[in-house]
Amino acid sequence: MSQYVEILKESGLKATFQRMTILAAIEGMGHASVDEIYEKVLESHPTLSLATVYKNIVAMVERAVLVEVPISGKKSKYELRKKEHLHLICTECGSVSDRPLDPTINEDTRKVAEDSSFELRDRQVNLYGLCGECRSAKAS
Amino acid sequence: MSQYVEILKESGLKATFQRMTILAAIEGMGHASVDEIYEKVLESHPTLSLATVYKNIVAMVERAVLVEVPISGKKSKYELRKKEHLHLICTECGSVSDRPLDPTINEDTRKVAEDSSFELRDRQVNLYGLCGECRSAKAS
DNA sequence: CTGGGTGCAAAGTATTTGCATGAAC
DNA sequence: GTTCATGCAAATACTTTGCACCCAG
Repeated sequence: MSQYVEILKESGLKATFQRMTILAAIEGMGHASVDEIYEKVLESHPTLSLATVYKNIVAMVERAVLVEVPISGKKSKYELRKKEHLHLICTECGSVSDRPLDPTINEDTRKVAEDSSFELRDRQVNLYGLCGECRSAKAS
Repeated sequence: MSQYVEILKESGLKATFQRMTILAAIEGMGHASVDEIYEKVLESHPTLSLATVYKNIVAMVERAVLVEVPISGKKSKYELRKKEHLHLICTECGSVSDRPLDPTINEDTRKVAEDSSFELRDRQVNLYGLCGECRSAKAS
């Protein structure tokens, strides 16, 4: 929990109990939508309001404590900022999981951007399909 | 315009004037949000309702006539289904443009998916940054 | 203390739905 | 003619905002 205090202060945000609860919820789930975060957070802090969740997600995305992961056909999820990775997104159950991003992708995309005089700031690589569990479930 | 008739029929949708107007609007803009589509469509068909735009986007995404491009921090845009490509997304002006996707990315991601028993159905590679125009505008 | 943060309730947007009418096939 | 689509208005869902009170620094 205390690791969050640093992250927040470095980002110019006060380390409130609410924010730490939100960060813990997201870290616990890996990736979560506003609703999922809200539900989770209520378990340990039943008076935390939905408005506070929204305000803090906005504030923390602004300061790059959190990263938005927009998902085709679903609501965006949020994750803690971490080193570059790609997402495996299950279109069946909605689960998202991280995998390392091959460095050649960075090089390729860097070139593409350069050739287009595009100033590259960030990459999102998302793979959609069926996760192992949902595949097994379908097969049976 | 008549190309759309085929696309729609093959997808099991009636070829209404509204749908063709919507498809023409999207193709004209390349990528567009619901609002942008609605505005564009009103120019040539002022009685077309927003509800119809919504219903048709849902129907056409379901049948893969359209593809949703969810964008971090903004509303999703929609594009016609076309061969694989990546997106350069300008965080300043919101423009989206397509670039070819290096085949090595396909190979890399195929492997990642395979190693995770993930049944890969689709890829989205999005690069965020500043487009050439916005860079120039900032420099001046 | 003081400024930013929280919680509530209300407002503002965005999206979906039901249903009567109308158009495609 | 049937079936599916449209347009309207109403309902719902989602997100933001204003403001009085509160807490971290």
